[in-house]
Amino acid sequence: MRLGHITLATVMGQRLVHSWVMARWKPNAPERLAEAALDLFAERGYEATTVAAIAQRAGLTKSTFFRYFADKREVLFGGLTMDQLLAAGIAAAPDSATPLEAVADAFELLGNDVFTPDRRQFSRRRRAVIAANPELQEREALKGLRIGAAMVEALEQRGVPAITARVAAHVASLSLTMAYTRWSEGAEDFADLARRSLTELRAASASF
Amino acid sequence: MRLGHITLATVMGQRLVHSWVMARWKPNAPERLAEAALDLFAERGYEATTVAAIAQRAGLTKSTFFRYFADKREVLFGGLTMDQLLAAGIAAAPDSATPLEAVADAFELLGNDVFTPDRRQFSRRRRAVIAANPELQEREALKGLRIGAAMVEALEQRGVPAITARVAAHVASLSLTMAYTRWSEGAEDFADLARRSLTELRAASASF
DNA sequence: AGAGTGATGTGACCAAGTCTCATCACTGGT
DNA sequence: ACCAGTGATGAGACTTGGTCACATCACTCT
Repeated sequence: MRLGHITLATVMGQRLVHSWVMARWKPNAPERLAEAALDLFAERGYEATTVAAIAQRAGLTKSTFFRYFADKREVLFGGLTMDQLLAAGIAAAPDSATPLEAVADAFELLGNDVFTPDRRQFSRRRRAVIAANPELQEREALKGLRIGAAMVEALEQRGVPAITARVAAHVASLSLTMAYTRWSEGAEDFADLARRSLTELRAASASF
Repeated sequence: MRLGHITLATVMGQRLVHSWVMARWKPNAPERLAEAALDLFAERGYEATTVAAIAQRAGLTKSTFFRYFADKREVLFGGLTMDQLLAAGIAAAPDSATPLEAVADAFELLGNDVFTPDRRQFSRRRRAVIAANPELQEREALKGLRIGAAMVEALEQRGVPAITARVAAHVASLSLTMAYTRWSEGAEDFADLARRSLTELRAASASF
């Protein structure tokens, strides 16, 4: 994003004047698109919302939308890169940590970088929209699989046997889902919720 | 499918004559579409294959395709209704069965009704096509979630506590995936593979 | 014989997604 | 001051997935 000094910028046919900092275009196009999309999805539903309408509300066009998002669904999934964060967190855990302890360490990172309090409201609305639409559930399901696969790989690189890694990653995925649900719907800290759900599941997996 | 006696049938512009049994249309339209689709997906790739091309190879039209399948992807997922089979199997397990034992019983049903030897070749090709395309992976991921949800519900109706049910269902899903992979790629009996993967995972879940 | 019936075909239509090219405010060097 | 980039955006044509209303036509039933 280019910035200049006290200039004029023609944006979407309107002239904008800023006192101190000038932007050639309105900033944060992807963010604006995501918010416009969430608004419209919540108002009219996902199917009844066209990409053109989203772009228009964000003061942009269909072209620009698809420049930032691979498809219409991705506008609700764009920012997140939990795969890498989790992989990094698992890799950084002390050698003495068990698989689930390593996962717990990684979840701390998520609490700091992803599930921050300012995103809770957005996440809550996003969840409601996704819950109402199978197309979006598909995208979320696939993201979940990718996250699980990333955890499996990270655990294997710690020397965890393949099967143990897969079971642990599956349990961790479930734990993540539970913690995320509770986090977005309540007011608690994500890291706390993640710890709690992990211990709950560890206990439950003893009673097969 | 209507049948008559020794008549003529005009099908796709060609006249077909059968000696004993007459069909007004070529039979098994959905099956023919699914096979045509798998052929073309394998040849040219999923994206490069249009629905019109699939329909044409099956001797039908786009309209008919969408009459049988909700969308292009579904042509590879149409037949399976594992949800209900698994739910029924879990419900039918003896009261004394542990969650994973009930799941094991349900897997027997799958071996008899779904993963039969005659479908192995189709499944192998299907898996290869899905592995090559994210859109299809999304659909499969969602089906997996639905199957897991069905197992959770069935387990809860047996009186299994909610959290135990969720963990057990997740482990069962992983087991199902593993067994399915091995079944489609090898030559073994599905029920055997399912039993084996379940015991493997039970053992692995002790070493968190 | 004539009125269904049911699987299929036809064609128009909308929206998702791709692609190529144009625009235009700003930048940086000469 | 000028002029050739540069980069985010727009314009518009095009393909394809998916929907819908309606036509067709061989066969069935009364």
